[in-house]
Amino acid sequence: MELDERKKKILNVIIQTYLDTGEPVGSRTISRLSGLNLSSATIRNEMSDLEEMGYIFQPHTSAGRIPSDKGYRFYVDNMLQDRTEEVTRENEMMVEKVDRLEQILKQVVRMLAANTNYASIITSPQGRRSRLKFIQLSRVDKGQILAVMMLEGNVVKHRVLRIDEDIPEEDIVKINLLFNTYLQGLTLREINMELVQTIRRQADTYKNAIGMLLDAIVEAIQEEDDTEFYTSGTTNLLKYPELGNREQTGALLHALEERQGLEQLLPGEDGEDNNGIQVYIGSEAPIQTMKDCSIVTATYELEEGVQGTIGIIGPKRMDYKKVVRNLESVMSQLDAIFKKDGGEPES
Amino acid sequence: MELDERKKKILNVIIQTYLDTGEPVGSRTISRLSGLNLSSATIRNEMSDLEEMGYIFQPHTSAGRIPSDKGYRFYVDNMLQDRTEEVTRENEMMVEKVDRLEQILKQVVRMLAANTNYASIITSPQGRRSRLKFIQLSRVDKGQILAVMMLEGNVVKHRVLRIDEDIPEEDIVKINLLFNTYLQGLTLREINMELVQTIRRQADTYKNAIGMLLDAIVEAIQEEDDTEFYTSGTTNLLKYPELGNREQTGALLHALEERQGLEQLLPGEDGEDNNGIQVYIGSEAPIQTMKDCSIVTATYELEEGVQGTIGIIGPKRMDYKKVVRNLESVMSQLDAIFKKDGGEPES
DNA sequence: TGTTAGCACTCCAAAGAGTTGAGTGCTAAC
DNA sequence: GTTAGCACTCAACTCTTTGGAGTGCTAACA
Repeated sequence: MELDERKKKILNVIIQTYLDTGEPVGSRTISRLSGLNLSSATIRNEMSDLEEMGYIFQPHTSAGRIPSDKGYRFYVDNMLQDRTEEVTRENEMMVEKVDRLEQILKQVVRMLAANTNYASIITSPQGRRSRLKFIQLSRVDKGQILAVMMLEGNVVKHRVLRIDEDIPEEDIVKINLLFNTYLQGLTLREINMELVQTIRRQADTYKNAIGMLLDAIVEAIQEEDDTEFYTSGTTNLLKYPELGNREQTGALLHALEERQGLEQLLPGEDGEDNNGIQVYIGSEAPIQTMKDCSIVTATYELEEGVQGTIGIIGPKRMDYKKVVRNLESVMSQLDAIFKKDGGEPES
Repeated sequence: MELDERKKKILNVIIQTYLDTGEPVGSRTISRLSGLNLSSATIRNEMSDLEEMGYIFQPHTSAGRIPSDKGYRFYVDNMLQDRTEEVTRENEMMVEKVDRLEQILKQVVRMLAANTNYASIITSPQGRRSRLKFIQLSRVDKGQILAVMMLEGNVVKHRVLRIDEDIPEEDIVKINLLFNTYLQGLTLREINMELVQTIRRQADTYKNAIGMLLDAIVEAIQEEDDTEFYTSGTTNLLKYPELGNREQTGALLHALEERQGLEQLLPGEDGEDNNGIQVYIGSEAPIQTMKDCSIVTATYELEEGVQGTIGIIGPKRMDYKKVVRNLESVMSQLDAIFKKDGGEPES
């Protein structure tokens, strides 16, 4: 069957109305709202067709219609297409310029949650190929050394190490120089066993301590690949009864709180979509517990190749337009902070 | 009226049974469970007395009795008294020894939540009087300087600074030396305007850059006084319907998620209780949204004067014994990590 | 004097019956 | 192709009933 203009129009009205009210939509309502001047009976016939095509369904006989996942999908795809028409940005948010990445992310995620009334989530950027800019060792106390590593993207890591022997100041400087000579500009992958052996051979003393230091450095760089998740407004989801009873919603919130399976939301290799915006509707969601939700994710870029993900999680009848608008606004602001101003990312 | 032995016994049975079931307790139930061999009628008389004394109440006529806040208070005080008798520690938890304070705290809070099935919260330790151990400046790029500060308690802070002029390596070393000479061993409060002026006068060049660096340092130390809250298992609270409907519980979870008013839980000056364990029951809670909950807090000490707070939030009918046991276990483990082993606290 | 049995009473919760209203599908007429 | 009309369905609400758990009170008992 063909999805002609009139059917599209009716489907749109059904979805919009349902987004507003959260109640099944009946034929009379549409007859009144659609502006098509059709009687409810005609609408009923069309709805019957739409149901057969799988765009809408009845929760039970003698109830109005509700959009199916396929219906939402139609709506969202349509919307993303002529999104450019949307120019009004009544809702300009402001990210204060603070210089700590963590602070910015926390601020953004709260703002998104507050603005949309849905759950909001953001990941720290994932480097994947952080190169070591330099290492700085300092003697703290007897047998304690502070190792500060700066990675590309101005990410700073540090470790306090305890070693058995006490290395005097001047030897630490030597070791520091040795490390920088060999390790500068390398990625984690390039710092392999072989290289570590070479360095240890170079050193005439403190072989043991040097081994520990190298381990710590590798570990610190490795950690940079761990994705941190920040969430906010998860309790907003409690406002939507259609997400299930207390128990189900609880399980959902629990997953969000304990970050269970959230890595599934990170973009795969498949890549491009609408400006990096990806919409998962109901069962399309990569996470089982969220099969009654919709998830909208976007990708922000901190610098070339270093990117993170922002997501909004809400009921299927979420206000997709608003969500997309918010995400775009946030992305442009993050861009402004990182690219132009050149902020100070930091772990 | 006197709270004689028999009344105490009955009150205890009422509370224990209510903790188990969450249902109002009737006279017949007690007559069967108490082991006192009294008829329900006698129990009724006693209960009537207990109600008059304010230890229990009826949610409505012809319902069983529920402990009042005063009743819980009696129970908890009693329990804390002969707590030493409790030796069985069937539930030995293990905190893996990791060397980053943040990781440890997150691990602890999750473990507590998982073990108790209540919401669990932990704060980072509050220094309040961090002294500067040393400062290490490094040149990153043209016009960019990395400042690493180590505070007492091995807390490390860092800032990447952008300055207008490019300071060559050897001058940075000089400035570094200057800073350490003047600032080492001082607390935030001792680094005042006067001192900053003195330092700037000492420097013949780069007055501007030095000013910025000093600002950053002060700010970084200041930040150390910010208390960070980690929570876990907040969704457990959804399991207890007596905490109110969806909306109320939602507000509670929201407060926990956004850390609203949690600083109220930090211990005041009043100080000592049972081994640092403090129990708030219902309306005793310092936070309005938690007036239907009970909160048990404990204080852990990282080193002399540097301490944080652990809290468990649950329904009034929480298993106080178990909660206290868990808190004690965690505290002793934290002690073991920090004091004996000498871990590596870090911001 | 403390304890107990018995009884009338209260109240909640669950189950059932009846009513209402929104909505549908189908058919026949326009 | 569109519409009016009708019979039918079903959730939601209200009202009533019923059963059970629990209480307070009183009178009898040890």
